[in-house]
Amino acid sequence: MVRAPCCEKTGLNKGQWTPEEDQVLVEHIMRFGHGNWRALPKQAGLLRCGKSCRLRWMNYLRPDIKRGSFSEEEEETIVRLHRMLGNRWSAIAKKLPGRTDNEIKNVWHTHLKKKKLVTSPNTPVPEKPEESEDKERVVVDTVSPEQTSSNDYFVSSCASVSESDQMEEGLWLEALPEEFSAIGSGIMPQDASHLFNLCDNGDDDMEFWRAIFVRAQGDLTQLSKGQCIF
DNA sequence: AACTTTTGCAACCGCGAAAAA
DNA sequence: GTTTTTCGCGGTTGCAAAAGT
Repeated sequence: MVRAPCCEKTGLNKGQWTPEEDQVLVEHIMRFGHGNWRALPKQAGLLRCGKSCRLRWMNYLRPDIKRGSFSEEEEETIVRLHRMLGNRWSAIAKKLPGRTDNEIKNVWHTHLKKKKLVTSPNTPVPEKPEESEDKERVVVDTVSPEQTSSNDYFVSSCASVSESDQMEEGLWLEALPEEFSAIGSGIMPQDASHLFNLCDNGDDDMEFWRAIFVRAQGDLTQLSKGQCIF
């Protein structure tokens, strides 16, 4: 079945938003909120599709958006989080208040990706960078028995790595929220589902860590004793 | 000054997931 | 349980401004 277009294409404006359109959108959302993006443009009298309105609001008009160039600290944060999360721009954005996923994605592609290459002189240039660049893999390895207590799982790092881009040791542990202090040593409790319960309470931080865990191993409960995820 | 190329960013598109019917 | 609708995400494109020739 062919998907219906997100909006009736004919007669709708595309491209750059005008200040007048911005004003109409902001006033409408301030007054009525944005419960239904699809219906919003009609209600507001805008010749735009709902998707376009949503994007404009989320990426540009929201009052809590931080404009201007990224600080060194923000850039470092992006690079670090990208190592852990890959191209999960929305997850990265959650850790940078006022920044949007779109903005972070742009910064990554225009500045940080190059910077990353420059600051890694030992990094071999891939033969086909356009294919291999963002494809990371999760390596599952076995930990020697003495590294684990009898019923524990061991996670040395939740980041996936490529051969050329090893993660700094302990990076993710540094940033672990308090709730995860039990695994600060790298030893994960036997009941891995407990972590998912922690992760699943809707809190942004937990959502963030949940993303890491999901990315790293798909399902913690599938891990067998003594497995190590790099 | 005029033209071409590069860069940076806003916006679009298609897809999958989640929610609703 | 299935179908339809809506939302949100990530990849990509288009265009204006800046830089280079």
